[in-house]
Amino acid sequence: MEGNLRERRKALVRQEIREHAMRLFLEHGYDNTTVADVAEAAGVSSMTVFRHFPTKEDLVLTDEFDPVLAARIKATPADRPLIRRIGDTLVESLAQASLADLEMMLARLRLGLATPALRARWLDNEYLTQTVIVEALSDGRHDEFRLRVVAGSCLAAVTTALIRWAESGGQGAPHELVAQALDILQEES
Amino acid sequence: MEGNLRERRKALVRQEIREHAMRLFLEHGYDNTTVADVAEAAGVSSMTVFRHFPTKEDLVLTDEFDPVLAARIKATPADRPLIRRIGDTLVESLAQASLADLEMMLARLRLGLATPALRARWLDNEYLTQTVIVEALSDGRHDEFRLRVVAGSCLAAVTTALIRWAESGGQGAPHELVAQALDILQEES
DNA sequence: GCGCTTTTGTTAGAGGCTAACAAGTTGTTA
DNA sequence: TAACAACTTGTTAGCCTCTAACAAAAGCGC
Repeated sequence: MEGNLRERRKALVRQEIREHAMRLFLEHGYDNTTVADVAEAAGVSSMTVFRHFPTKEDLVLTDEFDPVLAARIKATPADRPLIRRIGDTLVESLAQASLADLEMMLARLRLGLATPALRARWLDNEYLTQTVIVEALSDGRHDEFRLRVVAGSCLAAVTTALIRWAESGGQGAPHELVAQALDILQEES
Repeated sequence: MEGNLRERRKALVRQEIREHAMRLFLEHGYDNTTVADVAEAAGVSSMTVFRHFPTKEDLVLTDEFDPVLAARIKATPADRPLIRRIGDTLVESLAQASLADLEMMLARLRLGLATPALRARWLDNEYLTQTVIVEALSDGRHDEFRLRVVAGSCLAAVTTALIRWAESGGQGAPHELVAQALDILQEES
């Protein structure tokens, strides 16, 4: 509710566009829905859609969770094992997520699993998340290469769990599956 | 050298197109080179390029290593730890790779690191490789979820090592970096 | 040589995305 | 309140990736 009228209107338009986009994508499929369709449904022009979301994929995948995740990881005790600092934070964040957040995540996963273009962008976002995690853990105590390897592996395990969660209908608590995946990673290696 | 004249010519055209594509991409950048440019350099029409390579990204990323990798993993002793069956196979394959193969891999990595679209597709290919590895290891002895987690984590570690290799100029033997990443994965968890 | 298949070129077009300009709206200052 | 600046939007034109449909050319088996 903060900001001037201009900013509030902008945020509102943005939200409106994304909601119509997600609805249309889920109803008719991502590839069968054009940006022009989304624009028309949201009552704006195609250009306006692209001004708010640089690419069509961003209509589905944009989120602002990375900074939050980075802060939480940074706040963990520095003497704990890396895999725990990363893994536990992810599990806890998932456990605390609201129902609306989980539904959004499930919708994204469903779309991502159904359309290769989205899946690729999803994985690329994960790559960027890896970088964010590495930066959050960089304190001179650990080699950067080590940080990258651990962060990448953890994220891979988490993603595998989330995909499994989505494939089995999104029932149950995803953070339990994620915790299970991280356990496997630890005991296996 | 086998096959009809038709098949040989087809393979030749395909190779010609890809070589010109890689050359132009490395010279002028991926985004600054259109498929029409590649077609003209190779002496064919744009349509022909798309018939040989479904997307522009495939000009860079297409390879046929997955089946080979799957066969090699399948041939490893079934009583070894999963992480070893996967990791050692990857390290050995890299160690045996020809200089030409390594150069091609380095060129791909360079382009992939420079252009987001390629990086996304690269990561998506990795996801497919994960599936291939899981299938190769499926023998009823292991839970499929476990296989996915381990395969995904190993590939993440390997990719991290290859990126590091490319970022540091492609000097030295990549398989040593990969082995190092896998060691980190094991000792860390 | 003669059908048959495969490969190629051409054309037309859809759809994602960008640049440039004009028009309308909001914020600010006199 | 009037005027000027900053921002957002729509419109238009166009580039580029990629697909479909049809016709022409080249290799294949008889």
